[in-house]
Amino acid sequence: MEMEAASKNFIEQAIEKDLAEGVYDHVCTRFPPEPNGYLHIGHAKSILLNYGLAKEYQGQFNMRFDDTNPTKERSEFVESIQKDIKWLGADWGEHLYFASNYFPKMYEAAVKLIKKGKAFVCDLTAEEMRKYRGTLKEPGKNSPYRDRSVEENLDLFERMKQGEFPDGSKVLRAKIDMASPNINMRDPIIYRVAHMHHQNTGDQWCIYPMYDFAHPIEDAIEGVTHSICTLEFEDHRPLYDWVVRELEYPMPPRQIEFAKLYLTNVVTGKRYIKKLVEDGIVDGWDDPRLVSIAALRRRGFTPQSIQKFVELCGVSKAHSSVDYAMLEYCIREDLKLKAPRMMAVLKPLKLVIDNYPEGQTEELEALNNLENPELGSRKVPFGKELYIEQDDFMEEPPRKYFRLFPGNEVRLMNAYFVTCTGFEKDDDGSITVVHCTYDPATKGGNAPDGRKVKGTIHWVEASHALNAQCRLYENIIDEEKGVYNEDGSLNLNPNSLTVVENCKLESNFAGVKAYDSFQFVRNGFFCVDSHDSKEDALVFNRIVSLKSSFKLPVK
RNA sequence: UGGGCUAUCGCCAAAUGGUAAGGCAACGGACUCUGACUCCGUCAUUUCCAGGUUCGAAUCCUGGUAGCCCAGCCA
Repeated sequence: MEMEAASKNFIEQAIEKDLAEGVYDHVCTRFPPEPNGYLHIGHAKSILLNYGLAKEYQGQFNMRFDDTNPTKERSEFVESIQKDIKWLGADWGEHLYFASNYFPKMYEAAVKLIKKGKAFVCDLTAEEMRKYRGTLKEPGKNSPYRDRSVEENLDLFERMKQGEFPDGSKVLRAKIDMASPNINMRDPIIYRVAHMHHQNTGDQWCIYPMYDFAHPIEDAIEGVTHSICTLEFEDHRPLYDWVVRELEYPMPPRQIEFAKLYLTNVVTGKRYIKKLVEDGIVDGWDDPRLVSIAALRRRGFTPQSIQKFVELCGVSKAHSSVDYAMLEYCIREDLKLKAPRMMAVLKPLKLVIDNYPEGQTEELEALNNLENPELGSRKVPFGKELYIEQDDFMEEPPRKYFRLFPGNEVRLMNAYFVTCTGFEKDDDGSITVVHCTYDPATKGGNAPDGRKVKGTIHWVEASHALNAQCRLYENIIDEEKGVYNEDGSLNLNPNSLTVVENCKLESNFAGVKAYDSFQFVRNGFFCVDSHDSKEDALVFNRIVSLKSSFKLPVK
C-alpha cells in the first residue's frame, strides 16, 4: 500500500517553482536570531522549518547571529542559542556566521549607495525625523539634507565612521520615496551612530547598520536563496528587494513570510518570557513552566517530540494559536515506547497486607516498559506494608470505580492480587490505613485460576521507599487576558507550581539525580526533571492522570 | 478609499475550477498488568457574509464584514 505524499506547504511550493523556473540553482536557508534572549518553542518552528527545507532540497542551512545592535546583545545568549539549536537537531555544519563580521562589507555597500545617489547623510533629530515621516494616512516630507552632494555625503559618512559625531546626531538614509504609502520606504535609516562596545567586534565600530539594510546584505553575502521570516516583515519586503536590487547582487535572495507559532494560553514571545525572568516570577530561563527550549528540555521534552510538534502544526500565513494538548500529545507519543518507567506515589496512603508474613520482604521483577520489553526489567522490593495513591482507594465507590474499596480485589502492578478487607480512620474521619489480604498464587500479577480483576494500581514498598518533596510544574502562565495587566500586576496560573510533601518513590530512584522535581505531562506520564540536558528525563506512570480520565457517573 | 496581510470543524491544516484530506481535542464501543496505550466507530451537504460567472466555485468576479501588522536612530 502506498502512502499519499504529504502535500507541500506554500513555502515548499514557492521553492519548487523557483527551482523549476531557474530563478535559483540551489537552496540555502538560514536561522538568524538576534542574541538577546533564549530561544523558545516559536523559534523551534523557524529553526526546524529552515533546516528541514535545506535538507529536503539538498541545500545548505546557515546559522547566523543577527548581531547588529550591540545595546541588546550578550554573549551569554550566543552560547545558549547554539546549544538549543544543536539540541533540537538542526545541524549547520561549518556554516556559523555573525552579521557583525560583515560590517566592512555593509559599509562598502552603503558607500556604493551613496555613490549611486541612493543614500544621504541626514542631520535631523529623531524627533524631527518622526515629523517629517508623515503618518499612516499622510505622506512624509523630504528631509532638508536629502539633496546633499555625493561628495559631501561620502565625506560625512566617512567621518561618522571615524567617530567625529555623537550618537544620534547623524544617520545615513536610503533615498527612496517620502510619499510612499509604505512607511518603510520613506527614506529609511540604514546606518546609525552608536559609540558602543559590541560583543563580537569590540570597539571597532561606532556606526551600526539597521536591520532593513543589514539583513538583505547578510542573506546575499551568504548566498541564501529563501530568506524565511515572520509575517510582521511583509511590509519590509519592498525595502528588502530595493536593497538587493540597488546593490546589484546576482541571484538575489527572496524573502518569504509565514505565521508565528503561538500556543493557546501559554506565554510565548521572548519579550514576555524575558520580563517574567527579570521580574523573578519564574526561576530562570529554564523554569519548567516556560516554553523556552531550555525549559522544555528540562521538563523532559525530547528533540524528537518538538520536531514532531512543529511538523504537525504545519506552516501557513494565517494567524493561529495551537492547542497545548498537541504538544503534550507529541511528547507522550515519543516517550511511550522509549522511556523506562518506575512507580512513585505522590499522595501516599498506607496499605497493610494482613496475611503477608511479618518482617518479610521479597524482590519482584518488573518490566521497565510494558509495551517495550527491550527496555529490560528491574527488581522492585515488596513487603507487608506498602503505599498506594490516596485516589486509588474509596470507602464508598461510585459506580464503575475499578480500584480499591472494601471487598474489592485489584492487582498491585507487577505484584499480587489483593482484596480490601477494611480500613482505619483517625479522629478527623480521614482514612489512615487500608487493610487487605493477598493471594500468594497471583505472584507476578496473574491468577492461575484465570480470574480477572478490573483494576490495577501502582504502589511503593514502605520500608524501602524514598521520601521526596516533589515540585509539580503544571501549565505555565495564563495569557488569556495578557500576562501583565495594565496596572502591572500579573495574570498567573495559580497552579503552575505545586509542592507535594512526602511523596514515596520506588527505591530504584536512588540513582536518579534531582528527583525532587517532576514535570507534569498528563495522561499517565510524569518526567523526572533532568536538570542535565545530556540525560533523558525518566518517565514514571500515571499518578494524577485519573483526574482527567475517570469521570464520576452522572446521577 | 493610507498601505500590507489573513479568514476552511473547538484547535492546527489540506484541497491550485471537478463535487470539503489529515492530525489534535471530544464522544461512543472493544481490548488492556494502571480508566493509559492500542483498535474500531462518530465528528464541516459546506469553506466569514451577500450577490454574480460556470454544467460545476472553498477556489474566479463584484461588494461587504471581521482580525492582525506598519509611523524605533529595535529585530
